[in-house]
Amino acid sequence: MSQPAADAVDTAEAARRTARSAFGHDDLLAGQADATAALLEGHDVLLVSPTGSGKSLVYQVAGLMIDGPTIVVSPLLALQQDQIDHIERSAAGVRAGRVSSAESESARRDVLEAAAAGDLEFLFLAPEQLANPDVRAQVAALRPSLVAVDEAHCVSTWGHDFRPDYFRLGDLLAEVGEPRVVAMTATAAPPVRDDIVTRLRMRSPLTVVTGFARPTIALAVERQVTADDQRAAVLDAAASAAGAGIVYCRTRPAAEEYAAALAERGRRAGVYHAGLGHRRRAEEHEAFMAGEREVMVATSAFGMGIDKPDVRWILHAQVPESLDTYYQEVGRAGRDGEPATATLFYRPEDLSLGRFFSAGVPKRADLDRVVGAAAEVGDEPRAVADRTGLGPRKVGRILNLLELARQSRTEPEDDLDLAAVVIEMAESHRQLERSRVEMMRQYAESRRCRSELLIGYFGEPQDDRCGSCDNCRAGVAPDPRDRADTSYAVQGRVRHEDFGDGVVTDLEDDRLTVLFDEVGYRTLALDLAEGGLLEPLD
DNA sequence: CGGAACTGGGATAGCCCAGTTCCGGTGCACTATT
Repeated sequence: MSQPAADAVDTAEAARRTARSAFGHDDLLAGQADATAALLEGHDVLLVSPTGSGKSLVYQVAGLMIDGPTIVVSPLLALQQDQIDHIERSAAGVRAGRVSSAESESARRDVLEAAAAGDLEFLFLAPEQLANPDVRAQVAALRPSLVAVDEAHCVSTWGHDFRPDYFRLGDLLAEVGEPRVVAMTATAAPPVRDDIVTRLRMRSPLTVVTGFARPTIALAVERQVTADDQRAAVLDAAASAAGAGIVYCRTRPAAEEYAAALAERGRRAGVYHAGLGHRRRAEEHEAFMAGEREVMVATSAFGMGIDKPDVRWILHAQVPESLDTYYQEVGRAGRDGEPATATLFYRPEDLSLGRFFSAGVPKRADLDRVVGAAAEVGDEPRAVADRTGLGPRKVGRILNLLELARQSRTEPEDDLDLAAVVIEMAESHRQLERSRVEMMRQYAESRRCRSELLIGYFGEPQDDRCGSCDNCRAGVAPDPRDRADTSYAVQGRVRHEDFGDGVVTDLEDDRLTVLFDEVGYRTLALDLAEGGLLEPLD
């Protein structure tokens, strides 16, 4: 930072005063203070910090201190409402509102008018609202000075095909006047962080990362051979575990089936997945929060915004598609700081579901149709979908890939084969996704300290074992301090003759894992790497 | 990619096995009915 240290101290102190006077918080934690001060000094900030650590306070304090309204981009309508209620409850005289499809036309107008009159400090929106040109123009007219992107990992994980407007968020924010950006997430491995910074076009970005370690959660993996045994083991564990818990399943039918089987065994089990109506989901959620249900059997739909402090155990009936997802789901246990357990029932065959869900590479014929239609009607996704007759999701995804391909092209007139570039990029993306599945496999099959491995995946090397995971308790986890010296360092750049450049993400006795820019995570034998296959760059 | 459910052929009464087909996660917004 170019500011003298004294100024930075003053800035942090001013932020503390605002936290106290406006929000009644006695103090800001170190990460909160650093992030807030950096924003006030003109940086864009990526804040990676666990749920419950008060990430929201950062944008709230900075938003109040920087003149002009603050836009908050948040993925779920329920999450938006919680935050709005929280702000209006905790900060007297500070108004927050939102624009979404859940409001009537007149309510939307009221909110935008209040914002235009300067009466509203925080305006909440989903990216899909910003994608609407009318809304975007009205938001731009407010001249927002700060935008907070909540659950920012969605920019990376949802942007490619599921919610295409997340992918365009950088463009959309540029069109509302390039406000300062604070992106917040509880989980982001280094490639996800890079993706967020790039996609949001953050300027002079500062990344603030605080504690990934969750020492009170005891991790364990139960290896399964047959699907029948797996089902029986999951049911036994979920039926006998004490306290509130969550069973994560990969499919909706599996969630329904486990919930029914647990109910038969006398457990008060709820079920939650996106196939249920909104009302039913809200009821199940509330019943679990209120303690009327001991067990929630759910797909990944049960996630963001779940902040029940006394969840004692998390059980994965099937392996998720990445350690990013796994960490996120596990992190819903033990928020009260009391001991909790997280057990993964692992059968290697289940990894195939992760490979299936990783987005496919678009067909050449579909690509050509989209390129042709976009040339005629422009690149608004809906217009192109109408023109081509292809589904809006597929079209959105292809348009996103085309945009990425244009950005990556070195020579502007090189129009020759954008489609080929798209296919190449989609393949590279798929490789990254599949390599993430492989990292999940490595975690599940490892004899190392689970916690050391998991935390290391997020770029935070640990020099000791947790002592509480299954491998530590069984005495099979090696001491990370006993590792032989090598010419590689975790986080060091390396070059491989086939895979290209990358960053070392993990070192073991006889092998190392590298995140390659082009092909994702790869694990290599250390002796081969040192034999000349892998060249350290710095 | 793998599992479940279905189809079809072969050999011969109700059945087995091999091959085929289909299905699978996350939510915004919008629209057309109740």
